[in-house]
Amino acid sequence: MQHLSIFNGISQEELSRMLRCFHAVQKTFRRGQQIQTYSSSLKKIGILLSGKAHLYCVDFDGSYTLLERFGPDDLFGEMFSLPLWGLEYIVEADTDCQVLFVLYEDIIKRCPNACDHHSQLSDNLFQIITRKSQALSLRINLLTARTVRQRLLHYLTYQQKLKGEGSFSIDMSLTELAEYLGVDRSSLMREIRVLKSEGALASKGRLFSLSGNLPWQTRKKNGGSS
Amino acid sequence: MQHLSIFNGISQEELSRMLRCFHAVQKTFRRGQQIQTYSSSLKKIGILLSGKAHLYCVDFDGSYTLLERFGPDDLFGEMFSLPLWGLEYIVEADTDCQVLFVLYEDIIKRCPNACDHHSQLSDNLFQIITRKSQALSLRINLLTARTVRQRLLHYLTYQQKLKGEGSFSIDMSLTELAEYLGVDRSSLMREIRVLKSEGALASKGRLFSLSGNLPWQTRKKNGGSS
DNA sequence: CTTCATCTGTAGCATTTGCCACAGTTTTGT
DNA sequence: ACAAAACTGTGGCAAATGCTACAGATGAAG
Repeated sequence: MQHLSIFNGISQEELSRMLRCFHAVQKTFRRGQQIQTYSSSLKKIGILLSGKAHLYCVDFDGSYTLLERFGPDDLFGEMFSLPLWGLEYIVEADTDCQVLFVLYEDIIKRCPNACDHHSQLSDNLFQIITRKSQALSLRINLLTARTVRQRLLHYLTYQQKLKGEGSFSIDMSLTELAEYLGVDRSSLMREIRVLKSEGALASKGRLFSLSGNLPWQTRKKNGGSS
Repeated sequence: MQHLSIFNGISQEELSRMLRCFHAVQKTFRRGQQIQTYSSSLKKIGILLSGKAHLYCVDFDGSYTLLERFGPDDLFGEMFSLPLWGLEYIVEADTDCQVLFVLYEDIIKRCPNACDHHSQLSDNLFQIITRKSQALSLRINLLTARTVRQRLLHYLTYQQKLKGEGSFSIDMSLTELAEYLGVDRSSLMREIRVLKSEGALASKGRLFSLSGNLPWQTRKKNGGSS
């Protein structure tokens, strides 16, 4: 458990003492169970120890929107989503998973006991929320692109940079990717098909490989003669 | 200056001592000037004391995308955007503005001097980045809506909840709103026009007022008779 | 091995959207 | 007061997108 980034730099021994010190509660959830609904509890932070989960909200019209996906080391809680907004927020387990609950105050405030690693803990916490913020910015950058083509190309180029040269395979299923990019799945498939036909990329399933210069613009086909 | 949320709970006197302690630098910028480009400096945090600014990035294809807007009390720096990604990030002043620069380490780490308000400071910092994260989530929630109509209605409904009953006027110009919603400006105007013709809302300029039940769906006009 | 569920891939069509281009209005700056 | 810039508002048109439906592929569970 001490490998978690929020507990970085804190020994196992120290950790167990601290966990007791700030009333940490560990629970196990089954696939499909609701882990947390954002309504009552104020500053409760959930730390996903193992498994996968996701946060979605029930919209005005009853439809639900996927907001975030969580893997090991991820944090969630009303602090990280919006406090206002009359919607219902629900964290649900995608697989069986273990969750640790703590209160923000207990982490950030110094405790009466001699646990002097609290400052290390708040540093870790800050780093994590910072990374989350970066991830959100990244997605926004993708979503503000107007066309499916641009969003896809943005995403793939970024993955390319991450995974190094040559072909690479993406983490999510194409269905998930479509949702992540905020486009219809079939539209995404269509765009992939078109890009392939243009020779801009090669792909099979989740495996992609990009060619040199990518055709970001399709519209504006003003290249007509005369 | 002590009214800023990052300096909440810290007296003016204490503050000036701390500012010296962690090498804070205050600068003034003119409208249109570049405040910071994200490239070299690692953990530098900018605190906007007065004025307005915005963060944008230069994309692969040379186009620029607006990422965030900043007002008083807002923080910016490479920590809050993405570190990777070969793009250029630039913070630019919209109006004349004053900025305070500090280093993350100097805030989060305890200093040799007797400044014991550092924990208060890190708490404030955490609250701020948390609010920023919430704002990003909110925008993502808007951007994942598929149609212009849904995005606009989402946004307006949210504003309605914020500003209370009756008519309300939005903070940005319609041009800015279009960019915020990630849609073409004329498309936004068109949708407003259509919604007005449907009686779903009334508006003049930035002033809106919504009617009872809103028509989220346009497509799927299976309501035809016979 | 078989069954069931999820995912990948394709296609047609109506709708929506982006992209101009232009005119009137408001705001800003000098 | 005047000029310049930014903003609001409208229209047409081609292109992009979402929606629906279906079929094969893949993978998980019994």
